[in-house]
Amino acid sequence: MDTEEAGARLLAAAERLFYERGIQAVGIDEVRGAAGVSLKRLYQCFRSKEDLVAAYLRARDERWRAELAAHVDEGRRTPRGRVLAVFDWLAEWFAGEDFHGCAFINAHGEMNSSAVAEVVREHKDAVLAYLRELAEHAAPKRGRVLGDQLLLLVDGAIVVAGVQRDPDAAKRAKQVAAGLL
Amino acid sequence: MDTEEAGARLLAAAERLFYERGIQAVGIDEVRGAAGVSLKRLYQCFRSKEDLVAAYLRARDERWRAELAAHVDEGRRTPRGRVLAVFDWLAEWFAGEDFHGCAFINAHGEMNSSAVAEVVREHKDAVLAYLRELAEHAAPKRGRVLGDQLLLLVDGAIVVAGVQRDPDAAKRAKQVAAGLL
DNA sequence: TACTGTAGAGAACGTTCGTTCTCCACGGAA
DNA sequence: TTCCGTGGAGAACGAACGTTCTCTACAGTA
Repeated sequence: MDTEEAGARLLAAAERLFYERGIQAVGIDEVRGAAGVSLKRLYQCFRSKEDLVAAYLRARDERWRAELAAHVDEGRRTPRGRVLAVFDWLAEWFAGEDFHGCAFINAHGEMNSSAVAEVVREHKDAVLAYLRELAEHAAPKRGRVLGDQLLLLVDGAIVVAGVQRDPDAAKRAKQVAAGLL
Repeated sequence: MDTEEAGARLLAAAERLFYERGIQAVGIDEVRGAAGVSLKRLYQCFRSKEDLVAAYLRARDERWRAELAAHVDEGRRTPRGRVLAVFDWLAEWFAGEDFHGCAFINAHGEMNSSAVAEVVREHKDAVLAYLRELAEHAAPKRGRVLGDQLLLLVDGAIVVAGVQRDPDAAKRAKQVAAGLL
């Protein structure tokens, strides 16, 4: 196994373990074991655990937004329908067995690292940009403001679903979003 | 110093330190030191750190909701004005020097403890009940649903303000809430 | 075959931290 | 005064864990 594949396997293991059980709760040795990679290799791929966590979050950011975008792009939707599809996708996510809240908010609360906080902010910024883009098409004159409001609803729904174990939060957020449009 | 006062001082120190710097980042010995209480006493007041954290969150829950309610009760407001006052209070909170996001969401992400998760859920339930009550007076026919929607906005605003350092989130949430009313 | 560099396994190290234990001082009761 | 219980200070313990080090095996090369 070369360094590149080791890095990929480490990231895959980290993404699963960190999201499922939390970052502090998962030792670096467990990630190493799950990936089937030696400790030496791990430290060749990532300088430290903090590094691995930042990489994990960046990878998750990409996957998360890609999946969201894929769902929004499904079928033939109106601009308004594309905005609302965001909340349908959230509903599916919340209902899944493996939903454990927002990986980024969790990581932000868990780690005391400015590097991690930076990645978290980047993720939220990217989501905001995407929501503004969707909003721009649905309501050209107030796309920016609408996008900002949608982000509130998305984050609110994720938190409520995560903390209170209430998957219906997505449905309610969708109703509010529909009212905004 | 008797046990009761020691407990109060420990709670006060814990509330400040845990919220400011995070739970994991603050050792039990630092809380002890800040409170001016011996380690023996601390373990007489609280069986473990987890116990102390749960007590801290319960204390914060009461203070937080009391301050919110006090602000809502200020002056002579219409039922609608009382709902919107919630977001004014959030705006003040976000703008403060000592704002570090939602203590409960942070704790939820940080601790892997069902006891803590329970307290967090209780807090959110209490906030939800309060919002429903406010909504009930502003729009009797749909108080329950409106309360649920307000919670999304409140939590969304807290997260956005905390992660993206954007105190204006409260203003935007207020606009959405005004539209709902 | 002899040599060299790299990889894997895991022992070892150092630190942090929650929790418990020890020792000593002191205050009140007999 | 003597005894006893309680409290304070902090040493000690044990576990967890991130990181580094050591030792051995082996693949490639001359």
